[in-house]
Amino acid sequence: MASELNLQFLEGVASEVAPRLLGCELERREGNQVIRVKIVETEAYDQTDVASHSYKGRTQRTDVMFGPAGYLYVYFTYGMHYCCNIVVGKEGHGAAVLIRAVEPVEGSEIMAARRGKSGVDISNGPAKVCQALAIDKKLNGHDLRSGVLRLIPKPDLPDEMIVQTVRVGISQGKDLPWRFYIKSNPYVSRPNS
DNA sequence: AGCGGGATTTTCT
DNA sequence: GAAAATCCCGCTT
Repeated sequence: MASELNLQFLEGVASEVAPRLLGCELERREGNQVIRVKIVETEAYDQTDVASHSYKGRTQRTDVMFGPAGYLYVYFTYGMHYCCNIVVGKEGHGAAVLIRAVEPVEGSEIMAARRGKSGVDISNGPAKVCQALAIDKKLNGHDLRSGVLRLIPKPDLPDEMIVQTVRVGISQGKDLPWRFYIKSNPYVSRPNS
């Protein structure tokens, strides 16, 4: 019950929710295995933003983005990668926050085995995060309050620990400073930008 | 350390 | 038919 109330902050606008997700944790359960990670890098996407999948309106692909906050939006890209977002904002408004990088807290050996990599390469990029946490299309629309993947809210980080900059890998909307990451965290995908 | 290209398929024009 | 919210490998400095 309390866990439903404390995801309330997700209903704000994407560019304000994105920095508040830094430091929050995700817990992934598969059978008796538990993986827990800390979110260290995010990007905001909103329907008023030309770079967002929701910009062109509600389609079959973006339907979850227009639903209520607290659900997972998973999309497939570049013919081989999944990326995951946390849906934010009010129902009917298409917005989400892309999880670009996470730091392993528990179960890092499971993540490393699934990635075939070690160190920061386990999860320092959006598609790497999905592979490490075994997130694919089946989890699109998943409720993050329960089940095999949960969002665990944490107190806001102090401003001086947060770096704000422009987003990565887009060709339009480049100037919006809607990328946020934890300062000096080794898992950030591109520290020098 | 940095650049360039290939992989591979969903989605919308 | 082309672009895509990316990653990895191999080649060159």
